[in-house]
This record gives sequence, C-alpha cells and structure tokens, in this order.
Amino acid sequence: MADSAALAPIRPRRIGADHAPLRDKVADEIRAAILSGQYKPGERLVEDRLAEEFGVSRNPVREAMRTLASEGLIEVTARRGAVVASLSPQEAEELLEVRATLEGANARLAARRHDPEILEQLKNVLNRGNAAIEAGRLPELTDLNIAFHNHLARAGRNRVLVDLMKSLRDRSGSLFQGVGIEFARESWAEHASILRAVIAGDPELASMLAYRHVLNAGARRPPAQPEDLE
Amino acid sequence: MADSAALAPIRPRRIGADHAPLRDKVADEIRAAILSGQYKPGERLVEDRLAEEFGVSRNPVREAMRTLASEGLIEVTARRGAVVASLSPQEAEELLEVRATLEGANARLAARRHDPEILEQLKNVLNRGNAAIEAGRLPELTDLNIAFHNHLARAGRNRVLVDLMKSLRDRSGSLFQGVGIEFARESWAEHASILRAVIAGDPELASMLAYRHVLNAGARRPPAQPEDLE
DNA sequence: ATTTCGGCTACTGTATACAAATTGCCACGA
DNA sequence: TCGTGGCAATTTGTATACAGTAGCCGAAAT
Repeated sequence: MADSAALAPIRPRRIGADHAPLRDKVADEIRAAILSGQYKPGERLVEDRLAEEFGVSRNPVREAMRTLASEGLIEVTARRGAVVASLSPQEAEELLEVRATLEGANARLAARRHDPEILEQLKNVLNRGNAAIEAGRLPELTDLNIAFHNHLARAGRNRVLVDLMKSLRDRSGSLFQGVGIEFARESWAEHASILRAVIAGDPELASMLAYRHVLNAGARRPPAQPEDLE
Repeated sequence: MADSAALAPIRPRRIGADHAPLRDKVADEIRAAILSGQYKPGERLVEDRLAEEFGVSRNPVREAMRTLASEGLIEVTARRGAVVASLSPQEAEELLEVRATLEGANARLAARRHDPEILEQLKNVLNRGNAAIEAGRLPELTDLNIAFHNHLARAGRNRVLVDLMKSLRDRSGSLFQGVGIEFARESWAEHASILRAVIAGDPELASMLAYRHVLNAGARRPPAQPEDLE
C-alpha cells in the first residue's frame, strides 16, 4: 500500500475530497428532482421546506440555489424566492437552436479527432440501444440515450463544450418527457447515422446530422407548439 | 402620486427591485475585479477578507462565489477555498473554439433576422470605432468593442445565445489584455466585414467571418502559446 | 357589496457563532 | 540534514438567530 502510494504520486487526489459539501449534495438532489419532473415548472422552492426535507440548514440550500440558478434550472427573484424554471415556446426554440449548434460543433470535432477507443464504446452503446428497441425494452433507452450523448461529447475532446452541452441538455430535458416509442426509434436511427459519419471521418456530415438530430427531436415532441420553425 | 400609479400600471416594476441583494453586488464587484485584472489568475479569494473588504458578512460572499464558480471565473475546491480561474493553453483553445462557434451561429441568425434598427446602431458603433482609430484614441475601442459585440448579439435575437456568449467572452477576456494597436485595427476591420455580411443578408458569410474573427483574435494574442492551431 | 387599511404570516436577506478541516510551523529525534 | 510528529492558526463548512419585505386576509368604512 505504501508502495502503491509511492509509485503512483501522479494523481494527488485529496483524500478529503471524497465527502462533498452539503451544498453540492443538495444541488444534486434538487437538480435530479427537477429533471425527473418531481418538482414541476413554476413550482416554488422554499428554502425552509427544502432545508428540512434534506435535514440541513438553510445555508447549503441557498448556495445550491445560486448554482442551479446559474444553470438556468430555477428562476430567482429578489425577495420573492425561487421557482422551477419553465420554458416558453420561444425559449425552447432558442435553447434547441443553441444546443443543435453545439452538438453539431462537437460532432465535427469528434469526426476530426476520431478516437478509436471512444468510437468503440459508442458502437457498443449503439448496439445495446438497437437490441433494446428490438426487444421492446424502451425504458432502457433513456439511460442509453444519455450514455450515447455523453460518449459523443467526450469524443469531441472539448471540456467547455462538454459542460455546456450537458447544461443545455438538462435545461431542455423537460421538453422530451413522456415521448413515445416511435420517437425513440427515429431518434436512435439518427444516432446510428451520426456515429457512421464520425467513424467515416466526415466532419461536415457528422456536424449536420447532429445539428438536425437536436432540431428533429424538438420537432417531434408531443405537446402543441404554437410556432413552427419553418 | 396616486394618479401616476393608476395611470401607469403598464410597467409593474417592483419598487423593491431596485436594491439588489448583497450577493449580487458582491458578485458584480468580484467579477469586475477579475475581468479588470485586479484579481489575478491563481490568486486566492478568502471569504473573510472579501467580506471585510465589502463590509458584509460571509454569507453574501459565499453565495456570490457559487455564481462566479458556475460562470467559470473562479475555481472552487472543497474545503480549500476559491482561486481566480486560470486558463491553460488547452482550455484557452477550447474556449475560443466554442466562442467562435457561438458567435458564428449568432451572426448567421443576425443576418437572417436583419433587424434594421439594430443594424443602424451597429453601423453607428462601427463608425465611432473607425473614427477612434483614425484619431488614435485607442482606449475607447475597448468599450466600443464590447458595444459592437453586444449589439450584434441582440441582433441574433436569441437570449440563450446572448447569455452564453457573454459568459464565454468574460472567461476568455483575460487572453486579450494589453493587446496592441495593430490588433485593434485588424480586429475592427473584421467587425466591418461581419456587419457588411449581416446587412447584405448573407448568413453563411456572416457566420464564417464571425467564427474566424474569434479565432483570429485568439491567434493574435501576444503571449507565447505552446500550440498553434494551424 | 366594494374598497381600503391594518396587521399578521410566511418567507427571504443578512449577520453571527460554532464545528471541522487544512496548512504551516517548530521542535524533536534519527 | 532530513524526516516526523504534533500543535496552532487560518479558513471553510454548517447552523442558528434576527431583521426586513411581500403577500394575504379580515375588519371597518363608505
């Protein structure tokens, strides 16, 4: 053990870094609750209530809320508290446009970088998704979808992009809740063509497919949308 | 007074909204100090010291730090405090790539939207910049540069994009501190051609010029950079 | 019945206090 | 000289207390 420590000083992980501050745990909990739809758009987030719910004081809760506000998941008004952010059709369209742009840029980078190891993982995820669809195991696709986008993000090798895309995906996640099976099927087929373009080392095609993948997903979402993007 | 209130209910500005919470003022102060180079990259930000400096308690300072951390301006390590974020060459390149992508996307939108009023304002800013360069009043260009990018951002009519570009511009701002006059001249000439393309309603050209404008600026920055982006 | 005013309640904003952890120092010993 | 142990000081993490604001409800007046 002393040996392994002496031989691997490369990674100076702080041992105290394993227990995260409460603000982070609280932020994670609230974020998860928002993303899962447990806290619904417009719903008030009262500090006292949350603090009691998590068994902590109000301070960690407040700090968590600042983070979530910066991420765009909640909307804070001075002296009036915070509510879960709700997307107007206008905002939803803007969000998807930006997401599409960034996913496109990332796919372009991924096709240029062409990292064999990550591409192998992507193929793996893709196949598992195909199998899940064949077998009708739709619930799995939610996680596989996230996994695909995460791997693809890594393949672009741009951390700024990774973080931004993750944030935007979270913010736009509520748009896609409760989508049907045909949606999953089409969406997954698009994943396949994106990956093909990336493997083929065709940056422009990959970019365009990824861009459209996001906009297509937006156009497919069920609820009535007042505007159409032409 | 009762009259004016009764006659002008159109704009329901909360009267209490004028005094911002301390956390916001503190965040603004710290942000400005970082952007102006007053707090240098790597410098520690001690809560107690800042609290005393601003004459407030530690709580608003801590909340401000969560916001700044989300913006990427400071780096926080659990139980070890915060330092002003410093950009590695790698991160700088990643940041500029993303900024270029977003500025490009925004210019494309601006060319499509083609809002005459905003374009008029942009022309105005551009002319003032030209005049400033002619007259050798370089310091003015800093503000004019910001104004140009802000107007152009508005012209794209995408709030998500506006916020994201602002954040990225802040984060990459330190790269361009203390740039020379020839830089300003070239950069301003690029503004002119971007605006021309937007006015001409040529989305693809506008996008490409805006994209390159950012990368060019990155390539022009003075300090020694270990890598060249070809 | 409608409006206005008063006060109450719930909540956010800010400060202070205490606990826990990290760091640096210094003495001590090999 | 170098490493080691432990103490002390600094700083962050968390909790609690108090102040101020916004919204609401009900009573009184018209």
